[in-house]
Amino acid sequence: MQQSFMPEIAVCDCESIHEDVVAAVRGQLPEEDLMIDMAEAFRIFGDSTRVRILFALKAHEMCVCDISVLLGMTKSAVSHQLRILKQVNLVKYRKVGRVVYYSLADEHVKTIFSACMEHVMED
Amino acid sequence: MQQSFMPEIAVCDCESIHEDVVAAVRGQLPEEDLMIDMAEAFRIFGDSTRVRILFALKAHEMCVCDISVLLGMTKSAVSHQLRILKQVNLVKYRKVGRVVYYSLADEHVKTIFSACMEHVMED
DNA sequence: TTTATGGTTGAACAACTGTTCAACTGTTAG
DNA sequence: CTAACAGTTGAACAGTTGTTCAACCATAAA
Repeated sequence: MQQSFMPEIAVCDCESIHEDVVAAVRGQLPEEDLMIDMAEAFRIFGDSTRVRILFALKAHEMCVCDISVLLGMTKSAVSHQLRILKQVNLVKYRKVGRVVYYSLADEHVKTIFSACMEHVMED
Repeated sequence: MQQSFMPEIAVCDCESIHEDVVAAVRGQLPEEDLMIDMAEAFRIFGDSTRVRILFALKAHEMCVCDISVLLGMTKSAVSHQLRILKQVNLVKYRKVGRVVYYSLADEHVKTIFSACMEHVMED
């Protein structure tokens, strides 16, 4: 969701110094909604608990209890994060009796993780 | 950064149901620090203001004033975000008189944005 | 020197976020 | 049925975050 107390009208406190550049760049910017969606997607990955859960599920399908033990967290904390990952379709689940098995929903995660890992490694 | 009131000892509230799976996955997980660094990197991209600034700089080098006008934000707000992007080496700058020109520091941003854009597009 | 302006900075504030806790649901075992 | 347990959920709380505001620094123009 982001900070949602943005001003209704976009206001800045100066005149543009290079109007030509601003006009040109304005023409090249992606749709506002796309940039917001991208930020939203990145935000999901911007928490180490969620990253750890995703790496775990990348290795193997697991139930909440197992993830809980693996990461040393309560089932509740894990469940809350799984709900977020489920909402954005990054993980899926199947129920077997009282046990719920979670797994990655698609291959995107792996692609994005690889691209990011290179970036992190370089610094 | 992150939430820093984590418990000293990792505690969970159950026994593992599939010990073999947990053991196997534990062996495949990346270093804890790597996962934290990855989350940290994603966190930077997880804000639409920063994403918009990066897209703008991807198109052309710009001064704070121009970005300010382009995005309809105060110079202060832009400057604060540029400081964050500077700290993690995503943008660099050069001064000409009182004007500070910002630009992307490397090609990583473009790679990561491309990978993410595909993901966002699909939904 | 004085004034104006591009840009930075730190404090303050409201909104947001992740974990904890307790209560709860649903399924299995006795 | 009852007890146990995997998992979920919502409220509460402390910590974090982004924008605003005011003060400030540095350079350029007058």
